[in-house]
Amino acid sequence: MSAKAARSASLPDAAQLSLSEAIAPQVFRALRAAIVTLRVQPGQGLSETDIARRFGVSRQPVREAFIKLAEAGLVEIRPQRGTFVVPITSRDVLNAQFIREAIEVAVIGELASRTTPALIAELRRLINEQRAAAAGDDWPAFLALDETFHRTLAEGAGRGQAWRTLEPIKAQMDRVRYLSFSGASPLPQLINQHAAIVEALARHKRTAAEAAMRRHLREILTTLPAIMAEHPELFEPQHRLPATAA
Amino acid sequence: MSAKAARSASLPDAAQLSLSEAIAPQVFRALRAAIVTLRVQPGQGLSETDIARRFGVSRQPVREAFIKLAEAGLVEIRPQRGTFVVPITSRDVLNAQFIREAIEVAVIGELASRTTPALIAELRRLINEQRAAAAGDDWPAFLALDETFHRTLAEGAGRGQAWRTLEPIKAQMDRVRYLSFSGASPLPQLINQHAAIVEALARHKRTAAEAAMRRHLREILTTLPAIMAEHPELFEPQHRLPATAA
DNA sequence: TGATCCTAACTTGTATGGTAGTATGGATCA
DNA sequence: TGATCCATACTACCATACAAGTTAGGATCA
Repeated sequence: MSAKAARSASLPDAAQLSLSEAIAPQVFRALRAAIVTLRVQPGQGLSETDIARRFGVSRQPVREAFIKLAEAGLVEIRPQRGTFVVPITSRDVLNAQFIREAIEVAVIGELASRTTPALIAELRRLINEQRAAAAGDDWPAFLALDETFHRTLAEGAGRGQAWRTLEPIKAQMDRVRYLSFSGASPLPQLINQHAAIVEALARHKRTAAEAAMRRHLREILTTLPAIMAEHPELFEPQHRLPATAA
Repeated sequence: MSAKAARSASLPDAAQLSLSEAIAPQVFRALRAAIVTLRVQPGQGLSETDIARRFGVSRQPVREAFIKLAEAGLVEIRPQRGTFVVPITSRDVLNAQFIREAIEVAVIGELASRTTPALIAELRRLINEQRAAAAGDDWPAFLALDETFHRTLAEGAGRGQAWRTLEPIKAQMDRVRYLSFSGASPLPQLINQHAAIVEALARHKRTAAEAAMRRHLREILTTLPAIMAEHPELFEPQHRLPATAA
């Protein structure tokens, strides 16, 4: 397979861009979404010129979007060679999971002693919406509600900024999460875990809340091997080369 | 004070750039170092044209460096207005401290059960070097050794990548740390805290190691008020405006 | 037939010109 | 004297052109 052939796969973009906002961040978000939802797959090449043509803009804003994607660890820019979507590696996923668990468990620990009835009500409302989404097998909606649930926890603890810091790290896990919903989706189990967290919070049981959050966030560790076996072409065979890790 | 006057303060750069590496990352590192060491102070404006002239390069790589600085939270790009070094805020420092504590405590927890004699020896060696630096009042050297100490802990736990993830977040604290050494430097205390961590690790006392690390990383919380009182001009008066937070 | 070299078509990186928007300072008018 | 308006000099942003490097493939020669 030539490099040319590896490039021009389906990038269903050419979306209309808003003129009131700068172009570069719009391109960045569009590409990030395309990568996270695996519309562009690991190993695929992204050419500045090509993307610029599709969006009808110049290379410069596309280039800036590439740089931000590289910082998020979603693409690798090889100078004078090309820019490529990085494969999913268990190493990166495990690292992201470790960081997320450390931060979110700390958030829950703080929140247990300062939670309010209003917050509990809000969280329970979100869980009900999640059940509705699960009943309709609308898992994109569930993903959005899951995001809101965790963000609400962080903001309730006064750590909204920590959640924002976490977002780029989460991107590494998001591709795997997306895959995990393609097969049999264990939505009810995840929702029950959410409920367990909220119940522990409602009773101000700090240790129990921390344990429930930890269990919840470690779910991906159990599903990861099966996903790797199911989609080996999306993962790096062993581990990424340390020399080219930039 | 006019905007023009606020800009052209001392930027002791114009350093020679390597030709074997891309320009943009070099400019980024130079500017980041200048900001973290407060050679360029909060509120100061950075002009693409001005910086490009000083380095003898074009505006484009400078612009890319600005974007990366903005992602690190060190500057704020206001479209069509200018790029400004953001003031230090207790909010950002506290957020960075929270995240760092969550991650490093988790790292120490893992390390306590898997530490090796070789690692303990390495850590003790680093502490001895730190004592030597403290004896000579060489606190820039101490800062480098401190960095190495924490990174060694993370790598010992097999979480080197988590440490790299942490680095951009740490930048927010680094300016405060730099200030804390300008006055009376409590180097011996910090070194004793390092020693306490290593001793707990050597005895595989997980809870004690976690507590020692927590105590160590919370040091900045106690020194922060004094530093804010000493350098009020470097801090945002109350809190940053939420509207302009991009 | 086979290996080698060279050319051409890519890639990212840098430089420069031009545009739209903002802020500042002076001129104008009350 | 004072406030308002406008021209000018900035700013970041985008488009385009050029440069340096890499890769692939075909032509050439043994």
